Amino acid sequence: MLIGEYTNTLDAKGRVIIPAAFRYDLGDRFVLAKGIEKCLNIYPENEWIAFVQKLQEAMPSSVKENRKAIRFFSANATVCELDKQGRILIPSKLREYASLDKELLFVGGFHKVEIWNPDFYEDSEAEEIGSILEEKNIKY
Amino acid sequence: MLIGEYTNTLDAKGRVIIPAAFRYDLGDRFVLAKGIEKCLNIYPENEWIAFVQKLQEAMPSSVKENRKAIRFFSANATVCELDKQGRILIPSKLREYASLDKELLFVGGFHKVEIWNPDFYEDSEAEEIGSILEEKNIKY
DNA sequence: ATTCGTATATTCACCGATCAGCACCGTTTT
DNA sequence: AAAACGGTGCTGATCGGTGAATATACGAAT
Repeated sequence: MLIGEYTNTLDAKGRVIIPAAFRYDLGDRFVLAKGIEKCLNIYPENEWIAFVQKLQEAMPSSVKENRKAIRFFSANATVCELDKQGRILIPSKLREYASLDKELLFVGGFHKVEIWNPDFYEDSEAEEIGSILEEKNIKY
Repeated sequence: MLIGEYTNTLDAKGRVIIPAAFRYDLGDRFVLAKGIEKCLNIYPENEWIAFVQKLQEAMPSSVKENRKAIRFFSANATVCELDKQGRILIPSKLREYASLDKELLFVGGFHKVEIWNPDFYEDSEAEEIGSILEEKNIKY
């Protein structure tokens, strides 16, 4: 399960070390894609395939809107492989999209990992979360 | 069942001994997460998985607010394993969150354990509890 | 009270993850 | 050909995490 937060740094060539804690669950081949928020997502290969599957079922490409949505994911995703030092290269387009600079924040998301520029990270206060749980009556 | 209060101390590297009384119920692998109050929670693995399950059912990640809520839990949790001396390492981010210093207060919570800085521990007077029981008509 | 055993505390040494810098390609540009 | 560029690989230094050994505190039993 992909959980926790870690910060690593981009080197001059746009590479970054994948936090050791995530490597086991990510494997050494995975997919890097644009996130809906101003961040990138890393999907383990099987999670990615499942996602694409659902996407296509839910959004028949006969509809123009759907074609645009599908394109958002298909056009902006890359297969990544860890190099021998446990790093990946983040393509410059994706770096720009998430405004990645030097410090990168890796955020576990159970089945995927998000990569943020710490300055733009959208986190929440515990208080706010508390009232959501109360509202939905979820025990914690 | 996880009950009782114990105080143990953090060492220089941010590790702490899990009170012996809790080890049987926690097992040697469990999850450490942010609490809604200014404390941390320890969940036995099965409790955590059940919680995550419920969370995802109740909060579809298609909704932005839900994504933020889910992130709160996935980003701020860690899997802990007891080392051979019965200790865990508390990541620095979590230490900061609960303002943990040297003395840690472990509080049993039936199916989970809370970790507090004793200075911030929010306990209650018996009198106060009495009126809550009365209000809800809970026999004692 | 003394002894024994377990739980907790402290310290030191080691290992692994991360980081920065640079050398080494091919390819493209001047 | 030389220079510039994007990508890959290697190294040594640093820092935090991990393991081991030992010391101390505390409660139970005699």
